[in-house]
Amino acid sequence: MSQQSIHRATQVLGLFTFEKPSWRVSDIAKALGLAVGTTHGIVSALERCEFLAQDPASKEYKLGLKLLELGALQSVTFSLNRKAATPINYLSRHTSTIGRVGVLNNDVVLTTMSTDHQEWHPSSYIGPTVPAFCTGIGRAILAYMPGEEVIAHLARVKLHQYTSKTLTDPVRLRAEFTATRERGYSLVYGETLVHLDTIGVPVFGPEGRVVGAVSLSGNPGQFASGDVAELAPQLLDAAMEISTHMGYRPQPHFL
Amino acid sequence: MSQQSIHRATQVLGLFTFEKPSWRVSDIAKALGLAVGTTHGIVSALERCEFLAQDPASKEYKLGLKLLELGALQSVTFSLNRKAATPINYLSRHTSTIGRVGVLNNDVVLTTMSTDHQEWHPSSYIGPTVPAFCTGIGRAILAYMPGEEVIAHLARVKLHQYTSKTLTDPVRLRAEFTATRERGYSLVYGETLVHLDTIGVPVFGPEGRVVGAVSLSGNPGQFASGDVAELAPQLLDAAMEISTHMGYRPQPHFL
DNA sequence: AACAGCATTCGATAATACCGAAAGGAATAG
DNA sequence: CTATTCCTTTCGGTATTATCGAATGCTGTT
Repeated sequence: MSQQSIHRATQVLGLFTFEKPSWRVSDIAKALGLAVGTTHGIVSALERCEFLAQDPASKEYKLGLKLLELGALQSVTFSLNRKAATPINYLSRHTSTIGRVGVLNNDVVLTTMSTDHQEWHPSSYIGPTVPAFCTGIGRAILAYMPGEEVIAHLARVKLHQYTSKTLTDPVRLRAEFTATRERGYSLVYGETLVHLDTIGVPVFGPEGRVVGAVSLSGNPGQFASGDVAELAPQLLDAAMEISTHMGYRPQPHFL
Repeated sequence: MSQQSIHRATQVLGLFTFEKPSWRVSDIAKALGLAVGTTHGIVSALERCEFLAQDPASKEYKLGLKLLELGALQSVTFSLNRKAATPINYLSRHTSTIGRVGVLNNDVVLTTMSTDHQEWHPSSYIGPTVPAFCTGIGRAILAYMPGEEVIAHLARVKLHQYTSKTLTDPVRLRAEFTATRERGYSLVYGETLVHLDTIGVPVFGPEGRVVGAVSLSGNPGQFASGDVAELAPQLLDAAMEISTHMGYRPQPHFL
């Protein structure tokens, strides 16, 4: 069709992960099934544009500074973040919890904003993407997605047992989605990390489609049932405000 | 030469700024002097790879989620950040100041890490890039760069008067670089933002070249002369530790 | 209802990226 | 110290691929 060069370039960039942040030309070529000469052309083009940077000593390539620049720009101009920043920051500070904003992208939750800058730090890095089925944001989104899409999603992803509390049975998960809809918010008690509890509320856009979710997280002590009764309404309010700004118009009830 | 497709793709991405985060195909074509058909090919390839996202209603393109992912990954695997994270976080908390890590890239300072998550928020966004000549990190780097490179840099950039205190005279700036070398750290009192004071210390790599800098910022009350006398040695210590981890080996004095 | 402006599609052409081989370097083994 | 190996980088011919310009289709406006 069109533009395979660009597609290959993005494939190269997609190889870089937290576990393997440095790649040699020949390994990239092997991973993508391309000739080394071809790969070298792509890689050096990406280097000239600062999408990759080469360590002069080891000849290995790492992600370049231009990506940092573009990533920060995308985050800051992302409409969901722009709408959610003020209310979620306020709630997070006011309630001493960690506030997050995220979307479901390629079957994983991509955290697009977080009030916890710790989480971006190298030491405890798990990546900006987390599974959907066992996180506050993911559950909130899945609970309000069309049923067939949810089933397809659950079939595609691996329901890994992260902690002893993690729900991995599709049937029980769907029951939990129903419960989430009845409550209006998701509840995840130590299913991702043992000492982390989260509540999540979906954000809607035009035509009532879920476009993302917001969440508050903290240690188990902060999420006793009484605390949740206080937190949830505030987060629901915030999410409604964000949804409205995202173009959501609640259906009139008389229809 | 090679790979103009990729180069054009990055040119497209480079058009997106905080001031203009949304582009139409025809405007991109105009800005880059390409045919609209050609531009559409590039843009839709970038969209397929999630480097761009199209608003279905307005048909305008914005930066895509993949860039957020890659940007976060680059930040977290960036070796300077990895080495600086622990000491700068500690210092920042311990002294109630804002800690930053940055490099000089294309004549501007790119902030690669910051303990102030406020600054990434839409409301007060000035971009991850800031001028070098009037910021703590920038001054620290410039002061330790080879003289001819500094002169070339100062000739290329516009020395804008951000506040009434901003030094814009190249001669006085070079005197300040000398003073910075004598002190070992840069001092910037309200030259970028009136109510922000900063001290910056360079980070060295192999062969003694400056590879970046770290800084501490706060409001003017926190940076009285006595306070600086306490802060500076700690930041100098931290920077030396980071430099060592970056491969810097101090020259033996007996040579 | 006609128009204007834009995104998108399409086909022919010419340029460009691809491949495979070879050269150049660096590190390790003999 | 030399030989070997592995990897990066360069090079040229070929075929694929991106490009351009025009045509089509869509949307919102006059």
